[in-house]
Amino acid sequence: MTDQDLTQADTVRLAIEREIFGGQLAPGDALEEGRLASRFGVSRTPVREAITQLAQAGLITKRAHKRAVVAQLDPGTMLELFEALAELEGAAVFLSTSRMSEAEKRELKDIHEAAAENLRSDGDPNEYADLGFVFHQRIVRGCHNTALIDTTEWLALRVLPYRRFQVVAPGRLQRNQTDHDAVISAIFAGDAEAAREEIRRHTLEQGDALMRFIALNKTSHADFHPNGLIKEQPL
Amino acid sequence: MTDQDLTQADTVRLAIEREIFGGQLAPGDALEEGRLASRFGVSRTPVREAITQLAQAGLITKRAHKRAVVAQLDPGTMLELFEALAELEGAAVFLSTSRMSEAEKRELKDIHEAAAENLRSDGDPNEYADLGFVFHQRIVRGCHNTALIDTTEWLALRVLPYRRFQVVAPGRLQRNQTDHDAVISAIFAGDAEAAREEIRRHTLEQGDALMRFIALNKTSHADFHPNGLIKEQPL
DNA sequence: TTGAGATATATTGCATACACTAAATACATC
DNA sequence: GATGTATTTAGTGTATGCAATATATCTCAA
Repeated sequence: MTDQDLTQADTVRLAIEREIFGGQLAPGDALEEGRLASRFGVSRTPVREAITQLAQAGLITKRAHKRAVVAQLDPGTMLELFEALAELEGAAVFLSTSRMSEAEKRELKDIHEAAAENLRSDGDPNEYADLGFVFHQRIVRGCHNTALIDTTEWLALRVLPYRRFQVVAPGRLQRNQTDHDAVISAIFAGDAEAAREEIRRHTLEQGDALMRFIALNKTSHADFHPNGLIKEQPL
Repeated sequence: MTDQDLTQADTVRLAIEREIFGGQLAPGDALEEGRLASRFGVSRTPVREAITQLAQAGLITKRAHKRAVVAQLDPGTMLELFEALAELEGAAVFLSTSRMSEAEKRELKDIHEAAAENLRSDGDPNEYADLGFVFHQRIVRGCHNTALIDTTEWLALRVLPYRRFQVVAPGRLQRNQTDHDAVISAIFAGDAEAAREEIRRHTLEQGDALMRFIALNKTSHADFHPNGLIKEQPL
């Protein structure tokens, strides 16, 4: 049984989620229950349920008697998200520094080195972005606190499409790698406070860089959403 | 118009939420759609929607084809929640220290002093607990980052029923007040790092104290849920 | 008596129908 | 032509019925 008790509402929710993170559904797009229902070949009921859940999660906004729309991330909100994420990742790595097992640290280093190798050999930027995502993920999960991990990863997911933009911004990749270097050094040195500071700065800087990029290219946030900017999205 | 576009699903959700936080619904209690529907005089549809939302929020757990139950907080999870909350509040106060306006700081101090007065005059412990809740809330909101505030307050809400237990634990009130003293001093001194440390320790200590209390009284977590322990709950 | 299988019951998941709301359009009035 | 008011229309909110699933009860053999 390939569908392990996945209700249709779950299926629809996952599909919509994928489309949002993948960029097929851009912020501001309206979600109409009827159309989605016929598109997925189900009735409106499970679609409504899926929409309710996504709204609760903050991925889409919903007001009574009005169509649900994919959540708009205006620049201010986006910066806030990056800042909050920076703090959460900081809190997580603060704990991770003393809690990661040797094996976990080893794996983290492997990922980091794979990313370095990718840079050296001028590999696929999308692959590098994936490695970066996993790098952050591993660090967060190292804190071994499910509540904190879930909270942090949820925020990370929300900014994921924007975070990946570095792939196309000049010089960002190298800078990213240097930052990760500093974080990993702090972790291996057992300096929790330094690790926190490094990752805070790093994630904050990602947000700032994104804002500068948008401002510079005079492109509206909506235009920017990586529809087509990046070929393939994970998840 | 007293009902400002509140859909029936919203009404039901709010009612259930209230009952959970108020203790009428204890962790582990089953929520049956049919009964709730007739209790609230609506059909199962809005009830289902409310349950979906609450499940998404983590307040109740739900598996396909099985009844929804009020989320059980086993001791381990509870400690994790307190730890995560401690980190989030720490992150928030770190920002708040430099971001709170003079007026906000003034109000915070007022609340703190009202709490002190309550202790001196041997006032209503429930009132003290409320003041404590608001104290933490004001500090968190002082960071002016909606994403961080929402995340933190959500966690705070989940542990609220447990946090209030201090009302009945000997010596906890005084200790609480001393901790708050330290936090406020750090904020007014502009020492963000110290403020972070103080509130982290403080919230972590609350979790530990709760665990000790439960262990000491050999009462199961379920028995402990403040059904009757506290007369009135806010919200 | 106890345990496995079969039957019955309770409860959720989904589809459909209809009611209600809000926006869009048409219309009348100035 | 602009503006305010019916009318239409699109789309959400809710009730209800039925099918699918899980749980409880019963039956009977070991």
